[in-house]
Amino acid sequence: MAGVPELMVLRLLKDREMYGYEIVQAIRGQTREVVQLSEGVVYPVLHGLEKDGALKSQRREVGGRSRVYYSLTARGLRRLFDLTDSWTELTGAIQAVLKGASHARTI
Amino acid sequence: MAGVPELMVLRLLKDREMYGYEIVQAIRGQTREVVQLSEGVVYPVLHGLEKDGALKSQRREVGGRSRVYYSLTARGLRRLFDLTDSWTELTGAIQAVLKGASHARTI
DNA sequence: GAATCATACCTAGGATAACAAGGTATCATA
DNA sequence: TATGATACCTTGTTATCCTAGGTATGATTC
Repeated sequence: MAGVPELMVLRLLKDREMYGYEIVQAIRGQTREVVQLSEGVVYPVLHGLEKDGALKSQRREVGGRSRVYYSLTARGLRRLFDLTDSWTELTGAIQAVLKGASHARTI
Repeated sequence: MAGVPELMVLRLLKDREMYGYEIVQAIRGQTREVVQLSEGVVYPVLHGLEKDGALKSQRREVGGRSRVYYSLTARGLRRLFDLTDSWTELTGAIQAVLKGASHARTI
């Protein structure tokens, strides 16, 4: 039932490379504050994904700021697809229960 | 991000009273095996909800089997509404990110 | 020029939900 | 008679997530 932070991070990085702090703000903004993943959640996720070869990072200096930019690897893209599928299947299944038992068996 | 088992249990009990083992099977069936909550998950949830006054239980003998039937209280119904709202809001927010950044700010 | 806020990185530690794995007992079936 | 299905339960572990803290720079405000 877990893995949502990882899924969101991967999805954001699919469009363009981003740095950690930026990702935290983007999630806040795009969900209208509904999802507020702290840095304490996002950074470990980024480190874990990079360790697994799903991301690659590059430190860059921008306006006197040191940023670590992350981008998706092929493996990361694959992982994004897998997680998205799982998520869709899971929420669909839960939704079926929430709507009511009538849709139970089409067999 | 947690509380899905609780939500599903409450939703099933909204329609009719059920016993624990039955709930485990119902979740398996209605989600077509996608969600397979074990008894080790469902029973503690039932006990917790009853302790909080969201459920009331009644032990009954049926065909030589001892079953504990649970039904929703007013408080449990309230809790179901709240959890459903949270779940809808959360999945909607995540979906917005998964679909892409274009829907970010309508302001 | 001092203090505060925003930016930008990081980690250690704790809470807790979810699960696996076990245990008991009865009834039906093979 | 042995296995599987029914029906209840708890203990202990794990993984995830979050809180809370720490550092440092630049911008803004007072």
